[in-house]
Amino acid sequence: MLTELRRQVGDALAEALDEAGYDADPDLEDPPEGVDADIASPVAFKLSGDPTAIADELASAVSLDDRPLIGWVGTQGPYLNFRASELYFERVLGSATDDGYPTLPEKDETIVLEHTSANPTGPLHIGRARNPVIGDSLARVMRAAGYDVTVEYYVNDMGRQVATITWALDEFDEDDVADLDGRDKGDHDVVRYYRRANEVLEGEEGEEYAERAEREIDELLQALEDGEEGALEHVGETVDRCLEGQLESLERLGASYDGFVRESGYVLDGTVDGVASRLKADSRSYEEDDAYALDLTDWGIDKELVFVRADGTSLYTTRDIAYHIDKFERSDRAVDVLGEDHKLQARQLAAALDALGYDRDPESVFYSFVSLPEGQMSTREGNVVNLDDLLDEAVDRARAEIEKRADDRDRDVDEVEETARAVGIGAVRYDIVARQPQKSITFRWDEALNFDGQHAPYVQYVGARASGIGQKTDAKPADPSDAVAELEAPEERALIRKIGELSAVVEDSADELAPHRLATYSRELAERFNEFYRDCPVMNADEDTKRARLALVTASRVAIERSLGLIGVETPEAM
RNA sequence: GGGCGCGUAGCUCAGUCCGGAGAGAGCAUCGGACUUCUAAUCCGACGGUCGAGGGUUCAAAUCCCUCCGCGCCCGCCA
Repeated sequence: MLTELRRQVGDALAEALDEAGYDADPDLEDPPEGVDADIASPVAFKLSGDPTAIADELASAVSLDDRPLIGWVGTQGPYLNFRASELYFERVLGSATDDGYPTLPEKDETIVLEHTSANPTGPLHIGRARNPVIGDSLARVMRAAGYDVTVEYYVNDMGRQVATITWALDEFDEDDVADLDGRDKGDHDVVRYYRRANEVLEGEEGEEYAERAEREIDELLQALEDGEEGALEHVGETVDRCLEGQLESLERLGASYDGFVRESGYVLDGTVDGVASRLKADSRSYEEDDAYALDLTDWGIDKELVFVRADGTSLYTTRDIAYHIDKFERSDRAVDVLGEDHKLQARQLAAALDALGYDRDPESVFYSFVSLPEGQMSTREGNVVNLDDLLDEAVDRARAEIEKRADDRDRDVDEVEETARAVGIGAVRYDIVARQPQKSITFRWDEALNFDGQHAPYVQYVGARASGIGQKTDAKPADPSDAVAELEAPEERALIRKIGELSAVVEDSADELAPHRLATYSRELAERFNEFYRDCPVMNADEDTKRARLALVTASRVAIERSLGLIGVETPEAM
C-alpha cells in the first residue's frame, strides 16, 4: 500500500512544484525516526532561495484532492512532510488479507532467471548454497512484483569436468575410491571418483598415467562435441546421477525450477557451431595456433575470449553465448545469479553478444565466496562444509530447542519434526539471504546455527505468537474501518505502517535484484509486532478493542508469513 | 602488476545505487521482567574519528581522487 501512497505524494508534490514554477523532481524519502510523518521530501534545498520559505510555499500549494491516501502535509524547517490518511491505514489492514497480497500489478515483462547451475561433480557446499538461496528468493520476489518469471537450471553435461568424472567412473571401482560418507546420494557417490581422477591428473600416480588419463578425457570430450550418441548418453548418465543428488538437497532448501536446460542441446542442434562461425566472421576475431579468439579491447576488456579450442571443440562461454541467445529469444530479460569468480566471464559474454548484434545485456547478481576460518573451500580438495550436513545440523538443533521447552502442549512427533524442519531450514536460508550478496562470508558453525535475535526463528516466533492469539477466541476481527478507528496507540499505528511497507519493499527488492531487503523488512516487522504485543493486550481488552486488535493480529500474521515466504522461509503455526 | 568487489560498535550485519533531519540492530558484557495473549521474547546500560587522508556541497557512511588492508579474477577449466 505504501507504493500507492508514494505515488499520490509524488504526484501531489510534482504538481505543486510545477504550479509554483520550479523545475525539480519530488525527491521522496523516508523520514528519520522521531519525525511524525510517513513520507518526506528535502526538495526545497535543491531550489534557489530560502529552503524553509520554499518548503512552506510548496506545502500550501499541494492539493490533496483526489489523493485520499494523504492525510496531512506540512513542514519542519526546510523539509516537507506527509502523513497518511485514516483511509490509508484502513486499506493496509484490509489488503493484507487479500489473495496474493502483496502481489503488485502485472508488469507484462517476461524474465528467464538462471540460478545455481552447479557443475555435476559432487555435493553442493555451503558456498554454492548462496546461489539457490539468492536465486530462489529473487524468483519469488520478482513474481510478487508482477513479473512473469521462468526459473532455469543450466545443466553442464558437456565440459571437461563431466568428462573427467565420467572417465573416472569407467576407470575405477568402488575399491579404488574413498568410502561413501554415509549419504547414499548420487552427488556424494560420484565426487569420490572425481577426487581420485584429479589426483591422477595432478600426477600423483605418475606422469605416464596422468598423460593417458588426459588423452582419454580429451577423446571423450571430442566425442561429445561431435555429438556421438553413445558418448552423450554415457556422460548423461553420470550427470543425471550427480544432478539427482544435488536436486534432492536443493529441494530440501526449498528451491524449485521450471526447467532444466542442457548444454549439449546447443551443441547438438548446431547453434554453438553457428555462434562460432558468426564470431569468426567478426573483424575483431583471429586465429592463433588453430584456436579462435575474439579481441575484446573494443569493450575495454584486456582478456581475449577464446571461443574454439585448437582441437575444434567449444568452450563453456561459447555454449553460454548460445544459451543466452536462446534466453533473449524467449524472454524480455535474462537474469543470472553467479559467483563472483564469473565476473570477467560475464563481461566477456556480454561483449560477445554485442559483437553478434544483440543490443541487450544479461543482468547478473554476483555473490562473494564463503570461506572457512581456516581458508578457502574446495570441492576438489575436499575441505568443504556440505550443504546436506549444515541442513541436518540446523534441523537437529531446532528439534533440540523444541524438545527442551517444558511442554504442557500436546505435540505429536510429526508436528515436532515438521516444525524443526521449518525452523532449521528457515534459519539457514535466512542467514544466507539476509546478507548483501557481494559481501563475503566466513562460515562458523556457532554463528550459522545461532537462533537468537535477527534470524529466521525470531521472525517465525512472532508468526507463531500471532497464530496463537487468533486461535483462542470466537470473537471476530473487526472490519478495517472500525478497527483503524479503534487502533490509536503508537505501537498499533507503527505496526500498521510497517505492514503497509511490504509492497514497496517488494518493488524495491525486485528493482534492485536485492532479496536481502525482504529479510531486513521481515525482522523490522517482527520488532514492531513485539512492541505491540508488549503494550497492547488483545484477549483482555474490551470487546471493541479486542476485535480491532484481532484484525491487526490477523494482518500481521499474513504479513509475516508473506514476507518470510518471499525468501523461502516457512512460518510454523506454533513453536 | 592490472581489473572488479569489500572495509560501519569487541564480533556479525542493516543503511551506500538515487547525498539530507542527533549514525541503527543483533551477539557478547552488565542490570532488570515469566501466578498476566508463547521468555526462541521484552526493557535498560555499556559500546562508533562509518579503513586513512584530501576534495565537491548549504549538507557526505553515501559522490570524486589518492593511499592502506582483505577477497575474487586475469586457463584453449567451468
